[in-house]
Amino acid sequence: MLRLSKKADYALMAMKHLALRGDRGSSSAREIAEQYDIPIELLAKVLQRLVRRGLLASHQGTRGGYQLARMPLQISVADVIQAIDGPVTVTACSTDEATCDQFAKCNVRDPLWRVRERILAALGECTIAELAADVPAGASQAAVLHRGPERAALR
Amino acid sequence: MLRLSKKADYALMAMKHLALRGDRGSSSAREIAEQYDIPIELLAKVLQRLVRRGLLASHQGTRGGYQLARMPLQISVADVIQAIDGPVTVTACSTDEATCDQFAKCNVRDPLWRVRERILAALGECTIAELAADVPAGASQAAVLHRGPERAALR
DNA sequence: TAATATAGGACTGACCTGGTCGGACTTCCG
DNA sequence: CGGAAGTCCGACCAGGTCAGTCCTATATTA
Repeated sequence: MLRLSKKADYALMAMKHLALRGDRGSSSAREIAEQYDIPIELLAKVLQRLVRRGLLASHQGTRGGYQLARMPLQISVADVIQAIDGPVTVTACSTDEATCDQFAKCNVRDPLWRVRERILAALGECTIAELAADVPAGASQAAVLHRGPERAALR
Repeated sequence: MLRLSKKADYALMAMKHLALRGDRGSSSAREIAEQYDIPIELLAKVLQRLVRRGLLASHQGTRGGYQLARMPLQISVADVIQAIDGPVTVTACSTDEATCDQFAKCNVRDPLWRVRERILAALGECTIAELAADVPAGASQAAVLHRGPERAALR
């Protein structure tokens, strides 16, 4: 496996969407859900968790919605993934030691922990800004408006 | 999440154990299972799959057992993980396109695919030999025999 | 032939995931 | 000022996957 959950997927999509929205631009859960064919309530739950983790700011009421709490360049995909799926743990024993029966006799814990560090580094270096800079792959929306010149430097 | 399954854990433990066994040394499933407190039948199934994938060689009968099919330096943890858990797929749509409802409208597929490449690289660079070179962390077995001087370079 | 080992299928229970439903809050409009 | 619409929020349910078990067949050796 080593696959991230669908909620994390949705979270990344929403974060990118909000980043493309530009500074202080906000979108409602319904708007995002309809655009990407995501179940509304499920996306709402994802967004709620992102708010609780301080990655998004929410505004209730008729004209409410969500917006990024920080600059896109200040948010890594590792932040988003960990906010949704919890800490990145390659092995069961890397978080809390109690859940692994082989804790005492395990012989691969330390090396795998180093692997985890490298994965986490890879996830940490990729930011939401980098996601937003990527080409929308045939989308004909207003997203193009926010595609800055920094895209050339990333590829 | 982003956690690898327990079967993959067991597989890595067994691979390291066999690597410490030295050249052409073989161990039975029972021996490994008892040493690390792993359910015997479950470990057996894991080892069988490693055989089918060509990472281990098995020998049936009374004095049977398993041994590495290749040199420890020639086997990466990515090989082992993919043999057990299937291909490493960060997103649902990266393997077969049919399983993702948002395939057409997804806006983070390409960037995440790049992240997958980096994770796969991190997993591919770590070999079974590197696992075996690591200190057994307080184990008083014959493992010390195979601890080479290269350990200092790893930490 | 008996003992021991791998090979492999079918089955079960627990856990997690994706998805849904009703309630609480804020803003807008008459 | 008050109702109503719209949105966020927390608890709830169903399905699938995973870890683990059981049973049988096959192969090898003493």
